[in-house]
Amino acid sequence: MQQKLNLYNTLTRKKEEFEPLHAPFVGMYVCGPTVYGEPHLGHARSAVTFDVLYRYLKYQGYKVRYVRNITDVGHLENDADEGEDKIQKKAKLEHLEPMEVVNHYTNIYHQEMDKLNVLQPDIEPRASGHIIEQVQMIQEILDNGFAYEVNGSVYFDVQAYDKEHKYGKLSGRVIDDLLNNTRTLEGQEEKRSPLDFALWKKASPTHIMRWPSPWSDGFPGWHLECSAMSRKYLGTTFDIHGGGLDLMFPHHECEIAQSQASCNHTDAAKYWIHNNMITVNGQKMGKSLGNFINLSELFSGNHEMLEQAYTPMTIRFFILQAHYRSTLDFSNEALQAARKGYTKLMNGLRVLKKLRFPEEPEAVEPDAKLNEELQKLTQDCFRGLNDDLNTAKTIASLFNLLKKINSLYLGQINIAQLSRGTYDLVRDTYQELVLDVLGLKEERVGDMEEMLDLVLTFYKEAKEQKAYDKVDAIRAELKRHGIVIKDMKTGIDWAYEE
RNA sequence: GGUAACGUGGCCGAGUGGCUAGGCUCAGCUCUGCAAAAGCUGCUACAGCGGUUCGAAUCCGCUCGUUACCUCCA
Repeated sequence: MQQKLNLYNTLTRKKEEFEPLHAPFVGMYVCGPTVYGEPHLGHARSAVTFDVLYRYLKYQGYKVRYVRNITDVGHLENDADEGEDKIQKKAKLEHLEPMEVVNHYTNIYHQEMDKLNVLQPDIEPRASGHIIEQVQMIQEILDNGFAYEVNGSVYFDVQAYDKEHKYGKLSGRVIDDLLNNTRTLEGQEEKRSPLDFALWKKASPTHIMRWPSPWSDGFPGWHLECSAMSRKYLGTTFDIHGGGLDLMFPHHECEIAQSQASCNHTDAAKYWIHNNMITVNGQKMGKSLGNFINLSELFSGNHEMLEQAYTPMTIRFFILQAHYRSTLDFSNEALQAARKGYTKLMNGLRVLKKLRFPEEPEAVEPDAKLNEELQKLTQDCFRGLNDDLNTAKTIASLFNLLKKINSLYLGQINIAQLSRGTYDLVRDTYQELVLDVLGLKEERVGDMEEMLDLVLTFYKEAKEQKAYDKVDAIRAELKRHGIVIKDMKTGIDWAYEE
């Protein structure tokens, strides 16, 4: 195999070689959605990014346990006393049971992820199903002296924690700076310090989602669920923790603190990976700005910012064409370019299916230089992935490989000049990286391929008879369905229109 | 205010101290009944100003500009 996988670790601010704690097993936890609204382009980016990481780790032979949670409780609008649970708020708004809201949006999330060809995680725990674990963890933190109870609510004592361990190591925050710059929010009297965050909140009489605990009938704080669930399924220390860059502080910082405060395990995860945001006109796409585009709107084209509909694979390709740690700017132009690029890659897949290495070796000298060049191109593809999952680089390398594949197909390069080994390497690399690792798939004809081949035989006949009216008619009709005919020296074939 | 990041050709987007990123767009050529597809060629950039260096878009400093986090957010 090529060089090893390197990942940028937010914790150390460096690219590090990936070395699992207990190879061949890999534990990976990624923060999933809070299911109180429709998934948007931002959710897609996070999901696709970690989907590729998951796929690539499996491709390399690791036995991965991928855990991605569903936040269905305890995610407050703010930390104030009357802070309202997002789910509950939405439920009130729509006159539904909170669990109806949760189920509704969870289902949509799953459907959209399927469309994007995002593999399901191995475990998808819900916060509401892990109250016992969370209560237990709070008790541990209390016992260790890093939390305090006030009126039935329990808060994490950041300053007490900071004395023994360092708070802010992930995000690079310094506690004094935080104290000087914290905005004053309403209803924070209970907390000893504005930096403290809720582990358990006592429910107000009108609060629907509530569970019993030693302190009060209430509900857990948002940061706690990830700590409790990752620990339950992956252990106190695991390999990879992922999520959006916007979760780095305070969410992930708090997770690290909770983990340390409860079971004295440093950092919770060895590698902390963060994907960057999607922007619109250079501005972050987010709820608060109201400039987000839902996936369903993207797929239907039903949004004022959209000039047309875009297919799920176009979106996936669009995301993959940028490195996950840079911001990615949304625009119709960029998506249309992505559409064409994606189609080109898919056509390459089809070409490979039809290419055959000659069984009877021809009397042609193998071209050592050509063989070497092709082998280097395949290595480039992996080099990109190994370099902090640089899918943009990998895709560029795949396009380079594709040029050669097309030349082989058109007979511009004689296939007999390749060794069998090189040929297999080229074919396998292209197919496996596109389909298995990048997770792209054909979206259009599917099982209509045989039909199309039949049409092509008619086309060929008409052409031989020089019945150009018929030829043009067939071409026009196929074009209506997004299929173009390729007349090549070596034969006739079809391809997706780009 | 604090802390980070970024500023690449018409657009999107990689990148390493010296060796072609790639995609899209545009123009031309080859092929072709005409096309298309594919291949080839061209348009050749690194915010500005200094510095380090034989050599910097790539390292350092300053300036300008943009963004993110510091409150919920993927």
